[in-house]
Amino acid sequence: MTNLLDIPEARAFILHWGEMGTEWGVNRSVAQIHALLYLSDRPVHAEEISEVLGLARSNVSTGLKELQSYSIVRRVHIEGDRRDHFVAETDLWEVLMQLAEERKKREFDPTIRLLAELSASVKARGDVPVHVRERIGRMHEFINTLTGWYADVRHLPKPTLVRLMKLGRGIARFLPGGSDRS
Amino acid sequence: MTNLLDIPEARAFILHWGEMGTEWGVNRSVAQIHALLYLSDRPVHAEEISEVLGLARSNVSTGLKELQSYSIVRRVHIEGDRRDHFVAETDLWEVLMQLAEERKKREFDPTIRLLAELSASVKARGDVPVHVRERIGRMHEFINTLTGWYADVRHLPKPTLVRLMKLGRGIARFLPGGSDRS
DNA sequence: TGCTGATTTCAGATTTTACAGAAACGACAG
DNA sequence: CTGTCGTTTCTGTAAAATCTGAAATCAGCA
Repeated sequence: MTNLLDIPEARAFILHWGEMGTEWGVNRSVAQIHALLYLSDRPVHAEEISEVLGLARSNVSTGLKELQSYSIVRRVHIEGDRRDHFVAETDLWEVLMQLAEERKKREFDPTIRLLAELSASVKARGDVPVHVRERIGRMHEFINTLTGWYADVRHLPKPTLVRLMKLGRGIARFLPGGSDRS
Repeated sequence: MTNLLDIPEARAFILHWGEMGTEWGVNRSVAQIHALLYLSDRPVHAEEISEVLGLARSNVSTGLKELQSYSIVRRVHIEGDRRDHFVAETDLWEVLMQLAEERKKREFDPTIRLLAELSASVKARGDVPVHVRERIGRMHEFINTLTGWYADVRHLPKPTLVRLMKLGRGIARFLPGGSDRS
């Protein structure tokens, strides 16, 4: 196909992806570029992306940089063409993991650092209401637990992850030393 | 305390929470209101929130409505006071679950519906490139798996969830019929 | 029912963010 | 070294979102 947007389904996919992006703190153009590359079966150069999506060339450049910073798009070289071409990761587990990893680094890690500081500082001073101390401490612990779990689980091989997912709550049956289930 | 913002740690917490919000598609004021209520040990009325955070009264009203729609803040009545007062859910598991639930409803469910349509439509027509069909189908299946897992796991009792988290990747050992581990 | 105070809605103003186009930069071929 | 092609950075503008204050609505009470 010359232009993915000529396929109504591809068009709908790309547009929806763009909207999804905005709901999750990714800007529309970036998400659209990603969707376009995801649907393409060959490397695409920036100029073409710009034409197909009707975005300024400079925007595409910025968007591609951001997508590459998430490691879900990479640059490839095409024989005899001086222009950079780009392809998207198509293994969706990989995409999910990369996004999680990057957002953890950018947002959770700094938050945990701050919460650790605040917890400590609040414990050191005597004049802070006890409930404030307790609530900040609880938030700290909670986010720590979550990210700890993630950091641990992310190293499981993909097939294992898939099997765990498929198992769903059934996994509770295998919990050692307990028999509670929903 | 008359004003939580007088406590430097509480102030830092609230401001940071506001920024976090913006990174995740929640507007700053809404996130700040939530943080304020989370740190408070008593019901607070809208007027007070407005004063403490320096937001227009009308904004606070809108923000509270949004937080209530996520079921992480609720209205309470105080004897002898005509004004509505508000408290935040302090069980953070509950908060996480409510947020997940609501975002699933608002964003994932519509996405799944769309992907199902597109998958079907793409299969019906013969002139759609095979890789487009395959990629849309794969995305559909992937998101289905994730939300299915979530819908299943969310019914586990909290203590079980906590134990699963603490186990981390160790859970893989209990997978039936397999012994792969990272 | 009419009054008082609280809450919500709404239109306009403000701020923030995204975008386009121009200019600067870089890499490669000749 | 220089010209060409491609990429990135920068800056002003356009669009979107957030916020405000006034007006409208609503709820409880006399």
